[in-house]
Amino acid sequence: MGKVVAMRRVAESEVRGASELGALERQVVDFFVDGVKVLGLPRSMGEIYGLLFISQEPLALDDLAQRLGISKGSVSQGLRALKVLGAVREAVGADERRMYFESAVDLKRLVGGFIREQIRPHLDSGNEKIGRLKEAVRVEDDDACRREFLTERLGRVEHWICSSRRVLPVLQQLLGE
Amino acid sequence: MGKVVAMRRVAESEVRGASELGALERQVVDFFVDGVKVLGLPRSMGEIYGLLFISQEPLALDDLAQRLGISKGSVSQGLRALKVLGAVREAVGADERRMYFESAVDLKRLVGGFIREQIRPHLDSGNEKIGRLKEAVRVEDDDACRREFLTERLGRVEHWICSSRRVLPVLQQLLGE
DNA sequence: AGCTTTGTTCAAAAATGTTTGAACAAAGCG
DNA sequence: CGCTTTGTTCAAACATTTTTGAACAAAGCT
Repeated sequence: MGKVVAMRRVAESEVRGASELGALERQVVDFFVDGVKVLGLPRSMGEIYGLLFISQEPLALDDLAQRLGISKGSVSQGLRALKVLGAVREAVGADERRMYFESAVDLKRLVGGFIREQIRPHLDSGNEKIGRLKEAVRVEDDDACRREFLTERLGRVEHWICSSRRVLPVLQQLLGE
Repeated sequence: MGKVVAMRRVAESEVRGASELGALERQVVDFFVDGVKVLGLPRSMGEIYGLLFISQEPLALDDLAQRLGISKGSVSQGLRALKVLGAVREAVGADERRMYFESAVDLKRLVGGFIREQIRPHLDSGNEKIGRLKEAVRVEDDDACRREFLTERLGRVEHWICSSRRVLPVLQQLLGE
């Protein structure tokens, strides 16, 4: 009975080339799709990472596009972004002349990449903006009371950013176990 | 000279009612717009929170819509979401029969609300999904090697989620100073 | 050299998420 | 009661982001 299902799968594979994902694989991929959505990253990145995550062998760009049923363009862009994040790295695979990829599965490293690429830049640019605003408030010829209030508020935000920055390394450390 | 500018502002106010934002206020509001975008929340929530953040007095729904130049509908929805997050709370204001709002400015509280409303639910539902997937893998009549591999991977994700959950309270604590 | 395979780019199409505004309910007032 | 003010809802309009696919460059093969 399970045999029939298995045979049907093989038949599909023969017809369609490298074939689509099985039900279980699709569920795992969807899990990662949801995961990256929470992080504000596009769906395709979740699909790509997810499929690499449950592959025992590294996969090439065309494998990913074909098995996920998405375009080569999406895979190319998604892989690039995942490499920048340190979530995916190149690997050696069966065919000598293609590039193969595998997922990074160490949480500490994944978090580190996300902090470095997505969080820190925002904190930095935010800090600069607040600095400029504080200066603008200092110069402003408004009434002193208002100026005092704004200075307090901006100082508070500055402090938020400062705290956040200090927390990031600790966060990474704690998530690494 | 500054006087002329001030007079012009007053004139605008008289014509348009509660008037638009000044340059400085607009910049602060935009700062928060960027901030909430990073958190995956809609622009209008950043605008509303930002304006309340730099208001010395609580504001009512119509004040917010008018000064930000957005619709009452957006403000209504944005305020609700911000209340759920604990980023905004009701306050007493000039007019007895309107509802007034003020921003919560304590980082620990803000982070707590975000964790409770946005992060924890995702971790919980993720954990459930992984649980179901582990069971599906256990039952699967695939080859043992594949099953072993998948079990290892899913266990790893389960561990990620577990670590994340443990870290959240610490994170909130550290950000509260 | 031509032909094939691999991967990238980017403008346009599709998908997704947000905002609007008109219709509505509720409550205060004269 | 009828009139006004305040706030909510939600389908449609709008804006933004993501994906597609065709054109392209580079490199391997015969």
